[in-house]
Amino acid sequence: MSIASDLIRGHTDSIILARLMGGDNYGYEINKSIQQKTDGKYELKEATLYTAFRRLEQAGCISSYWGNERTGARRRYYSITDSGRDTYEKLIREWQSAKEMIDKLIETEEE
Amino acid sequence: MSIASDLIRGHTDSIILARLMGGDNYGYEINKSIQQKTDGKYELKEATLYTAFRRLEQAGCISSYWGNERTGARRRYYSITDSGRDTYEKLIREWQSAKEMIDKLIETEEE
DNA sequence: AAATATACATTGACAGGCGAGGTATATTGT
DNA sequence: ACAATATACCTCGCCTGTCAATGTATATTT
Repeated sequence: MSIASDLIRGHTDSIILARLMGGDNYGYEINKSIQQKTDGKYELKEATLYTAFRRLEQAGCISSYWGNERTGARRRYYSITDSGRDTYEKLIREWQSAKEMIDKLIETEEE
Repeated sequence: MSIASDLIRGHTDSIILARLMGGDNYGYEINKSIQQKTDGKYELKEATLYTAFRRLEQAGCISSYWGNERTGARRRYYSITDSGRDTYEKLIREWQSAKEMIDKLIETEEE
């Protein structure tokens, strides 16, 4: 399970939305890009990934449609909505402040 | 509930251990110090706090003893163990790398 | 013909966070 | 005197997110 599986908990939505900010994409490919970006150190488990898609779609952050592949397995593409873009920006801001907060809280202060 | 309640999920143990690196302390006071450090933007909920103490004690990261107050409510003090110190250092390192990883994953890349 | 890669999906168990409730003592306000 | 607030601890039960296991279907490689 390599590092940090627990620490990334809660960032799944942000990660997926970030991937979709660059354009429509489908689940398998999104997960591949996450693995590449982290040099194989992290990946979303499939169950987690697809649960997140349902959650985000129900929340109106993304919409989906079937691709029209003539060959290979079918793909369900996801598209970020305007609301999703807002949510993404909000999550980014929250992450920035949470990061500072956590840094402040877990460092031992030298007085 | 202010910011980032969800984002700090999973950092409870690190936060508590960090507080105890500075010396023994008791629950109520630990939580107060967290509120102060974050200017009231964050606090551990009591249920979360005491659950974490049990978890950490069972894991051998901390030990506890009753204070001998002559007045006021009784206090249970916690002390970080050597094993707890190791765990703390490990969690700090994991946080550093998780932070980088998340930053990389949630930013939209400009190519 | 079998194995692997692509691609999606669900179920059920588990863990952590937390609202709600409870106990007890000391101080402050009216 | 009495109520309210602050200090200080604790537990139960729900909710949510993660994930192992399992299943489906198609295409390619061995």
